Amino acid sequence: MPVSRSRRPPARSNTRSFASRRATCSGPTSLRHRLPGPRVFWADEIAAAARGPQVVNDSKTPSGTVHVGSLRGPVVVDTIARALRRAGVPVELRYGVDDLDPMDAQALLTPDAIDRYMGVPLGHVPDPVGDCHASYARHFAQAFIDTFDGLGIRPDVYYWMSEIYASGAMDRYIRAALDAAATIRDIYRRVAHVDHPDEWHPLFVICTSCGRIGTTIVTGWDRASGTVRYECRPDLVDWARGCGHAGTASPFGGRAKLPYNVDWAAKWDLFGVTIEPAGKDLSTRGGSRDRSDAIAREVFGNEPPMNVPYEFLNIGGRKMSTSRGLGASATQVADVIPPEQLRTLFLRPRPKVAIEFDPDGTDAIPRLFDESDRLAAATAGREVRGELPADHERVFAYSLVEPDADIATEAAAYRPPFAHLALLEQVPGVDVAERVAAEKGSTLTAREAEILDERRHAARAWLEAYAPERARMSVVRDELPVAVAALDDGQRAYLRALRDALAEAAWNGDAVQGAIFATAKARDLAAGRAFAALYAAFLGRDSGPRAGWLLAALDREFVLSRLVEASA
RNA sequence: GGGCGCCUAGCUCAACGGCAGAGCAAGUGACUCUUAAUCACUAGGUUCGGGGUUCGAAUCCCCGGGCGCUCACCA
Repeated sequence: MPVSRSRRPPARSNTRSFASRRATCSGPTSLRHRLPGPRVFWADEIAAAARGPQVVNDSKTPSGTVHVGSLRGPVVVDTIARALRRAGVPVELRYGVDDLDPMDAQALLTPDAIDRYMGVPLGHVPDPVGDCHASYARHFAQAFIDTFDGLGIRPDVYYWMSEIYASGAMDRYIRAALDAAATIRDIYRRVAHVDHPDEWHPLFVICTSCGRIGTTIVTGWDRASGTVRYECRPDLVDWARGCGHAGTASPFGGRAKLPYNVDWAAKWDLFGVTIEPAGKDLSTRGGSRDRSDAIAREVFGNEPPMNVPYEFLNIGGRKMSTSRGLGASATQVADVIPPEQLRTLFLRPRPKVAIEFDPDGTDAIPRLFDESDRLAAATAGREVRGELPADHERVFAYSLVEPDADIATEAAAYRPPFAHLALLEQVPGVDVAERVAAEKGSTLTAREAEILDERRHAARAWLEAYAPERARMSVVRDELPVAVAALDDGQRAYLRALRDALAEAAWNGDAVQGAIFATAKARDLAAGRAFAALYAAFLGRDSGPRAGWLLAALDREFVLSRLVEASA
């Protein structure tokens, strides 16, 4: 009685299909020229191997806030779906919310709620924040759906497992799993070395007495009456306490849920899933994916979908963790890394390669922007220095938030260099928008103004939370910077002369900058030494932003008196 | 203990059987005007070690080392 249904041929074949590279040399010379070149972008490679319509699936338990690392899966899934669409393959992207999973983390519960709600399905726990959502699950699911949307990840279907179970769609799988209880126990033993007692059945009933699902064990199945015998045990798991109730119940129509691995295999069959990437925690041998594959084949008579195992995002060589503070949650990082750059970060490496990303006190974030800008420039046909990743224009296109955006227009948009912006943001009184337009050489388009705003916001957030000391600068106002002591006589004399020149100059960036150069020239001092003296006098360091505009942004009397002090 | 990934220039990585490369950092120089910008140039390597296959190996195979993540309860 396998619950099988006719399904499309799986997308698998060989994932390392190098069809394009093996193409015979009968094509145009330009193509032949590319043959030994770099491999195609990984998602396009998957798309090229696909045969027939595809159903791409992913799901998530809405147990709390999303952290950045967990965004890789959704980006991978979305990119595969986009690549398939581009290849002309009919595709449906489905995203499941596992809201019948039990509450198992108490971090977000108030102390008095812990007793009551640990082990209860997330969909039955009240919204911890207030009553803006129907449940805990709805609250956090909404948060990650919003996050996905901001990243341009828009599944065709979001489905809620509580609703799928309630609809009765899972009943036939529940029945099949209970019938095959012995087989499933054997699979757990054989594949994962997990030894469940013979009384164990692959099902969790929602206790009719206390409402918990994480504490129940089904100990018997009566096919004839379609009921199970279950117990809600106080000591079944150590993170929740069952009420001790024992009884008989119907497991259908949303009153019970299959264990994770069985549930997964059932979903594949129900939705006809052909591709489902899984993180390395699940993809390990003997892990969830292996168990679910075996259950799909041996219990539901169904070939599992193609897996695309993906690695995680490490921060400073370590897995990211909420307890490590800065930058853990997706929303925090989204402040500093706009969606397009975040997509680039996740897309560029092949899925199985771990991403090392350490934004704290490093230039990792400015460099991510630079890399993203190079991709845009190269896609726009501008010459860029250095090498580019394979199919760089695809990487750029898939990084765009809007799947339908005009690639050429996006690529051509002016993108102010991030590090430069971060500097401008720190110069008091500067009109950044005007400055950027001047550097571009023409008025910003609406889209460019949008990009600028996004980056200014990111730059300020970066300076506040991550930037290394050398990227920060501030005018030393209260006292003479110690760096002044290192100035030589020529530099001191220069500062003195500049004081006189500035006393009469117009007080704007151009005029001051002009005076700085003119005075250096007149005194035969190398420009570099002149600037170094200025930076020492005002910033206490040997370099800085454009000095003319920096000084013009300051109070004139302060500038003049500081120049006198520093030249003494 | 099992699995996966990684180890190439100071850092981050590319090259996936055909001359070891780029970005950033560093150094030198240019610039009366983006002086943390831009431009030119320079330097930097026993590709973790040892075997093997090959005309040819960073790349493929075997042995060893190191780092990281992950699984072995639940999801």
